[in-house]
Amino acid sequence: MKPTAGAATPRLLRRVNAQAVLGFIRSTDVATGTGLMAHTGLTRASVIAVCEDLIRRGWIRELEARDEERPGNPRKGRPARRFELNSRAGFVLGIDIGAATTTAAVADLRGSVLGRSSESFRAADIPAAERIDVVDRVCRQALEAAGTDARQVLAAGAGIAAPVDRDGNVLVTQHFWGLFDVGLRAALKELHGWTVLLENDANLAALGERWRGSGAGVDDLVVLLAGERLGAGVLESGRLLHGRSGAAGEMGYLDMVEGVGSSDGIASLARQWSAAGGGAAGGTVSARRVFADAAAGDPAALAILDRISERMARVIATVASFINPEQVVIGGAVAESAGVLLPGITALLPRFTATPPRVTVSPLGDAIVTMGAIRHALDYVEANALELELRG
Amino acid sequence: MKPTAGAATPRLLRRVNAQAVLGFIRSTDVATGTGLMAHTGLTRASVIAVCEDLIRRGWIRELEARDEERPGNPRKGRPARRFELNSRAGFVLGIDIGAATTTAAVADLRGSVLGRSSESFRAADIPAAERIDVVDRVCRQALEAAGTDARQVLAAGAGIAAPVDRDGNVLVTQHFWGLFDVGLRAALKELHGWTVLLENDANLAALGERWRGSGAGVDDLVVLLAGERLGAGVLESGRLLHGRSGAAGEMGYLDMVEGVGSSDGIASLARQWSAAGGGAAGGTVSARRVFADAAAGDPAALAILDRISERMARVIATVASFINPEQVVIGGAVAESAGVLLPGITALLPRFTATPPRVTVSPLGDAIVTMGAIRHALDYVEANALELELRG
DNA sequence: AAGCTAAATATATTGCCTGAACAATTATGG
DNA sequence: CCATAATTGTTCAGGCAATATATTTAGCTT
Repeated sequence: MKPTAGAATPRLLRRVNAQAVLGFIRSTDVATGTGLMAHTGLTRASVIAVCEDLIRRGWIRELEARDEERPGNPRKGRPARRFELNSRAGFVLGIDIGAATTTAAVADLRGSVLGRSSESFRAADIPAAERIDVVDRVCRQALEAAGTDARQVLAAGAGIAAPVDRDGNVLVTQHFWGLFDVGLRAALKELHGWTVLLENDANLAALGERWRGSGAGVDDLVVLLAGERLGAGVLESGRLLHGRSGAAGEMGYLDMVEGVGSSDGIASLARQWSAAGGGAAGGTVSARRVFADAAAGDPAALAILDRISERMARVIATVASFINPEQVVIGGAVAESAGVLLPGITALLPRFTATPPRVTVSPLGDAIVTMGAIRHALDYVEANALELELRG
Repeated sequence: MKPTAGAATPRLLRRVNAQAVLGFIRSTDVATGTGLMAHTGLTRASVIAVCEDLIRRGWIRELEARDEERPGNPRKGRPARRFELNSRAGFVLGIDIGAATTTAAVADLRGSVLGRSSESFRAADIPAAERIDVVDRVCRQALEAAGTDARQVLAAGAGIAAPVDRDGNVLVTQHFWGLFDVGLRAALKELHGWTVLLENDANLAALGERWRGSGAGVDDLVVLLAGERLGAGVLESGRLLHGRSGAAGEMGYLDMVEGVGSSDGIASLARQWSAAGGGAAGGTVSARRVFADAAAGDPAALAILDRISERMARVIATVASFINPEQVVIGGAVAESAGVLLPGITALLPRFTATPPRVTVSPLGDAIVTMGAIRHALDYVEANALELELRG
């Protein structure tokens, strides 16, 4: 019915093959023509042609110095040309826009984080324009710290604590973020020419966790991002779940669904446990106190931990019943202390679900969302590499 | 890391373009060269070349009789060649393997159902071999009713009431189906050369409902298949959710998760409501009586209906929180009577979730799984059309 | 019958991959 | 130290598939 994308012209072949070649080079430090032949199935002639293309476009680089070290097998024959990713051909931004603080991180095309910066908002209810100003400032600082500038940015991933649909839009009716998203993208586009990819923070956390967290390489992964609120980021078969309006994983109402009063739900417990809302610092102290008291044998503290464990187990079991992930990762402000709860949660799970997932705690700490935002931006850049223009 | 599929050779272009052309012809009754040009973006020359290719392979047919009727615009110019799908170039099977009964349906490439047959198992605990015999017999009968034969079958979709992973495998450890799946596929492959695509029945129901049910065209759709058990089939962004081991949507444990004793959960209520397990006939009678009594004002019956509505609403709300579908369809044995509950359920939903989906009842009745199985098989055939050999 | 128009065909050109022949460069073994 | 084997790089004809442009065809109009 719809006018299909575009006809498959001979150029498409080059695009596809170049993607394959570039993808392999990205994954392997240095690549030789022969290696590329083996992994892409292309002829040597084609591989070389593609590589020259990629060099011309700036995505890869040829290593001149045929290094003396040739470890392992002392190979005969003419030495191979060696290609590597030009990891500084461009950079991506990963932005975490929280309720109280915004953090930006800059990474190169390999994903190495080169600069970071953050700033707290003056108040919780500042207007959108001011919020955008802060985001812009934080990004510029991070870029400066990374030793690069706005013109080198190929894409920016940004996470907010609201439902974001597949196209990066926020339901205007739902949150005050609704006004924010369009403005943010427009502003950064106009100021710097950036493409901003907006996503839900828990979804980004899932991407980050699969990339460089405890869910490395797991394709069916759920991340519970517990902090000011409880949100889930869901990867199924390696793809993010959004649902109709981006609200997949939004379980703000779940306490009620679980038949528990809101004063007793996960969110409330977490809040009560890590002190009343707001900043992370104060909260951590309070959480630590509970854990310390529990360790000392305080019965009240132990009871709180038990209830938290059971609540967590129930939430995870519900996720397991609907999504059936291989692994569930607990991340966010709560993660730091959640390790102690793992044995209890794991032990409870089989009572609530037939398919208990592995449960772990995120090692990424505060960087979980920015990490995912970087990965999100890199995914975009990698998928569109041959359409993007490198400004060197 | 993995040896990538295959190099993109010029042939790929033809494959891609042929897919596009065939896809459009499939969707449009009769197509002209000009129409194909518009919708694929190809040149006329290419379109014609592709069409001749497809004719040679047997997938499409050229209409000779340039019919007198040329409605609407009495067009000038040379009359266009007209192509149509050769819908009888092959057939697909849709099989519903229930606990008590197996049903098979045969459809042509347009999805028109041409034959149907079903048979009940002698007993619930017959060995796998006998079960496979029944399936085979039912299929052959359906093919005969459709006026075709086993050699014309391009693929068979089959649904069972157990978790099936993305590759069509059943977890051996989990159900007695675990032994069944391999045997079934091997047997039908050997007997007839069929490719059998095994899937979870609720997943197939979702495909069927989106194809020809009340969820037509909805990409984020959940089907609750309520009968002997309660299972959910989830489509997100048009794709089936499986999870790690195919257990996505398996909420057998949900009554416990919901904090309700198993004697009071949805499954039990449904069972109690539609009489004790087993056949559909007896169950329906009992369900009807409850509804009749409720209509007559019987307070006990009304109370049951209220509890069912609330349970349903809670389940749907939980689905909504995690998956955020646009629509939830109630299907299976319960569907027939569920219409009365819809207003109540819909009214309750906003209390339990911030993103209440539209809720409807399936119009497909008993055919919901076979319909989905047909769609599943057609999806496979359409995706692999150019690799399949038509035996004419 | 002449003219118009949209569709089909014919021909030349281009992009991209393959395959085979040929050239280059190193390790190894006498 | 030189010949040989092994490995990689380079070049060029050949084929497939798409585009672009010009030419022909088939039906309708007047």
